[in-house]
Amino acid sequence: MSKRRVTLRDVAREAGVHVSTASRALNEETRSVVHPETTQRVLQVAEELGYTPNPLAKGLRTNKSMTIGMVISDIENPVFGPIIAGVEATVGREGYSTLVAEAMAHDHAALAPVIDALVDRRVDGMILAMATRTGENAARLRRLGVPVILVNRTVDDVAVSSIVGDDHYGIGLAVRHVAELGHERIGHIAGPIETSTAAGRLEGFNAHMEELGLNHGDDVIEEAEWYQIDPGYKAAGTLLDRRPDLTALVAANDLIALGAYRAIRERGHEVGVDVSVTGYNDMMLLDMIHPSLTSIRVPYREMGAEAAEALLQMMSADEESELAPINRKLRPTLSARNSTQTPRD
Amino acid sequence: MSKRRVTLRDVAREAGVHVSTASRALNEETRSVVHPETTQRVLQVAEELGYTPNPLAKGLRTNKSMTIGMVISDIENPVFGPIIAGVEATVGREGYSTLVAEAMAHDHAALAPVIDALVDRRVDGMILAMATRTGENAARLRRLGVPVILVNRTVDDVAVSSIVGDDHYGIGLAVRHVAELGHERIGHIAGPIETSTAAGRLEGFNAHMEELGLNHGDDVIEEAEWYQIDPGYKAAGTLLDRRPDLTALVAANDLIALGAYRAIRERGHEVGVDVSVTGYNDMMLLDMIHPSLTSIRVPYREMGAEAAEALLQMMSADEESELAPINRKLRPTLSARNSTQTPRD
DNA sequence: TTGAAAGCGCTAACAT
DNA sequence: ATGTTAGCGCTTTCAA
Repeated sequence: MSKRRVTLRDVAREAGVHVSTASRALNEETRSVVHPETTQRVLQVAEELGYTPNPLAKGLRTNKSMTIGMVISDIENPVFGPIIAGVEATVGREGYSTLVAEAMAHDHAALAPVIDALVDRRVDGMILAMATRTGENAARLRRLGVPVILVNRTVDDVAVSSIVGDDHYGIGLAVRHVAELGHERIGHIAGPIETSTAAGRLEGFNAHMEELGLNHGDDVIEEAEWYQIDPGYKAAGTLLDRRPDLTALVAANDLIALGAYRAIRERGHEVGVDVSVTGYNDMMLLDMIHPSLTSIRVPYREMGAEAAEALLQMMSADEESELAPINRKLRPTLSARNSTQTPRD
Repeated sequence: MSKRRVTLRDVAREAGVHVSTASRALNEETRSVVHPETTQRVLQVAEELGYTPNPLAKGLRTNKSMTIGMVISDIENPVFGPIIAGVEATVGREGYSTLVAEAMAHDHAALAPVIDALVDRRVDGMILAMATRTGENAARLRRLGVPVILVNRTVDDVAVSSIVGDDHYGIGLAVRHVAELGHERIGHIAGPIETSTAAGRLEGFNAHMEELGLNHGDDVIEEAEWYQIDPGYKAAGTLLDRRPDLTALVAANDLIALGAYRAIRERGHEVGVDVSVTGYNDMMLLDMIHPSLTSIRVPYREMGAEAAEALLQMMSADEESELAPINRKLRPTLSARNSTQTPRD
């Protein structure tokens, strides 16, 4: 833990006051009660001595660790970088630090121990960025009295706070974009339906197709087993074999869309020309791929920042005042590229 | 901080022993001194009551926070995800948690406050994953007595511990690969030379060219201003205009290489056919780009794990025993793809 | 082998 | 406006 450190007592002695006075002078809240001159002196001595309060002692006394926990299901997924950055910057402004824990696992059972570890650390609040539904874990945290907020993915249980992307709106951007280009026979490659994002995008797809008068039933939809290229390839193949007349494919994420590229080519078609494709997430390098993939950009950094903001609010709220859960959806935007063009015929 | 929590005193009372005995029983180190039966009883009561020690109290007493700090210069860079994951998993096994702080800035002056915040938090050690040279900061931490280790990038000052990729070896894989394909006029697009990685790769390039008897002087080298597509494009253009005879370009990273694609095409050449190109880092989707980019895969997760391992070692060492700095280089591997082919003539 | 007592550095009644 | 006192939950001498 480093060399010998300056304590409050050192400051008090040097400033010729009692530790409690020094404490009051150093603390914004209680400063009003101490003589301005004394405050001045204490502050200066603290500065000179390079005093920094010991957060462990403070936390022990105040029962607040000024630390939040963040659980990331799959930290290698590039969307989490911006989310962490947004969280960190926001809570940092209020003096909180962020304890990051990775949970390689995707099921909630494996998640419990890493959440427990954070709770045992006495975090003041928790942000869960999960791969799958985590109703049980979120509920348990609430029972423990730890403020929780879900980010990116949420659960059906509306009683838990969450900040997620507006999947209904986002997929609408994709559907309307291809519809405006003139496509009418549009298919959807859904993500794993046990994730809230996949469910939201599927629902949004159906709703927008309906609204545009293009709904031709469930057989234009196929579910990919996971948000990866291979499952996307498989699902797209199944869908294209069943409905070879489709001229546009709206995928639940970028990698699924790239899997669809392969399925389309295997059937002798050209991506963008014969079959338009859209992705979701707007990950890096999409503009370098041929054809460049039209995608939906989600404001992940802002998402992290908003989640942090909401958590701060929850943490500052009265312990007892069970305030209503916060549920916000952030609007994504369209990044149109060459994978979507007017249909051939 | 959650509901009322079970304290050591509760456990002691319930088990009918003194707190100090309970403490000894719960602690691996001191357990040997307490009667097995008592230990048994204490452990069971602790289990029943769901006791978890308060790390703040423990830390205050032992002067160890069981927390390490991790500073990430640019958390949106995809290489940091795996590094964080590796660190987290490794230190977690020893009971440490990881406080992650982002430093959006790239200069060391802007870095100081975020490092300070972590030090004020009483972290037991620190891992710095920086964008640029950070000699000053690392040195200051050492002066403060905080064990530090640099990861990914290092500094010239060899007195600080670091775990980095073996750039000399890695760039050698690229140079030898194109040389084996038959290329003789090979250029290098270096990264910003103020980063240790760029410097190492440049040095490695020269050394391997020399060794292969292909060294044709400095005019086959051009420096990109940053590790991005546009600077890569610019540098590649300058280089190709000066040396239009080059048949292969070894780039200091993937994005620079992709910038080179554009410069090559603008000059009417075909990437891979007229001019072979290699990248570095083997980022995602490189195999989806046309032509797929040959690159060097760096074991980032392992890098994080090794850095954590080294830090644990430093932290457990005697405060006074100024043990020699640990400096390890991890060997990358080659991912050969279509951007490198036998030269046309 | 166990208990008693002190104290890590801080905050928060309570008293003055 | 300041000082006194107690105590947050734990570990660690020192005694017994």
